[in-house]
Amino acid sequence: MPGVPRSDLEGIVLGLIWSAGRCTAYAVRRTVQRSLSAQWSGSAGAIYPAVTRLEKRGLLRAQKAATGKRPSRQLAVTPAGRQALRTWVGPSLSEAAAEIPVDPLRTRLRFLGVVPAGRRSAILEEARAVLSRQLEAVERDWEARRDAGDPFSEAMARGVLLTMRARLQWLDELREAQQRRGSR
Amino acid sequence: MPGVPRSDLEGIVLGLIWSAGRCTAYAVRRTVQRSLSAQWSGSAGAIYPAVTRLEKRGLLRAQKAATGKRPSRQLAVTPAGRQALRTWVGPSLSEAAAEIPVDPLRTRLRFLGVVPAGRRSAILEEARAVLSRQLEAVERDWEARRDAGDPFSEAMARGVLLTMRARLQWLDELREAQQRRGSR
DNA sequence: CCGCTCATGTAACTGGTTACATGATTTA
DNA sequence: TAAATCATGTAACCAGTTACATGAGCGG
Repeated sequence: MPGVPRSDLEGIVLGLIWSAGRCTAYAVRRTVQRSLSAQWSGSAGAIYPAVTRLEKRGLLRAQKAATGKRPSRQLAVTPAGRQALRTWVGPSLSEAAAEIPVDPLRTRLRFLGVVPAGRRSAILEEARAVLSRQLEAVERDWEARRDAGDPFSEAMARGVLLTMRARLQWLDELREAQQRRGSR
Repeated sequence: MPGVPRSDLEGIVLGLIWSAGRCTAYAVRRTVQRSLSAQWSGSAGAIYPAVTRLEKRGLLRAQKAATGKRPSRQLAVTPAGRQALRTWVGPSLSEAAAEIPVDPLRTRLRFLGVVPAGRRSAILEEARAVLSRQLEAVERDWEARRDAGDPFSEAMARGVLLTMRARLQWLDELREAQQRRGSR
């Protein structure tokens, strides 16, 4: 009954508009699209319906602010929306902390046994290379956000960095174990 | 055109049946339900349709093996299914490695700024406590799998463990930064 | 004037979710 | 015999996906 984001995307949309003060749905879309994390495509078919839902529940309010001839719907978070955002990040945070985040890499490696033993090392090797390249991008992203000022945005990027490092370390362990097994 | 799992859940179903040799859809469901990772509910409404799809595409085959009076559909992976599984874990693994895994905790903390400054420390504190408790369960799970023998199952549990440790470390960093900010 | 970006949407589809339903078998 | 578990499914719903459509404004 109380207005609460019903999906993480809704929470993100609400959060991004809150931290921008106000902006268009298109701006939200761009941010989601540009974020390194590939979870959400940031497609129009996801963002606009989400905005509509949030408006209908009174968590967002739009004001037509025509810049010149062109109409634009500037979105802002209502007081109820701010409250909803607070209960989304606050109380549900512990639940989120207990969850084991999904990792498609881990999911696939669970069944590496189906691949002929001779090819496993090469596969792990390539995954490691790709991951370590991505890690560099993540590092740069973190540094950029650190310099940008927003401590929570920086914190998020830092979290991504630590996660990616842990994954890389894990892949290294696996590669080593695989090589040991191969040489026996 | 080639038979490939169309979602990670399909891949998991195929993989679990492959590693079991053969089993019922119900057994798959139980395994998914019992897994620590809460990504998929393992609901009947997800598993049975997935099995049906995989059967239709020739990746799974069922043989009625009635035990006593009760009919049971024993599922097995076909050669095409094994091939599909291989291309799912193999070539797509590098793509998966580049992805930044989603983390609902990280997603929420991105907007911690909306919470009154005075409450942030307490929230982080509680999340840390919950996470560290979960970490113990993950540790036990890893040890159990290590003793069980399947090296890939162990590897997956190990990946979970490293990820959770990284998250805990991250939360500790955040708590420290938050306290520094609070005491200034 | 052509193409790019800004900006807002809709439509068809899909793969999940919860909840419900049913019946056999096992266990307390 | 009552309750739990095994086992298989269906139905309604929902929040994403891709792809399509439209139009204004702007830089080359």
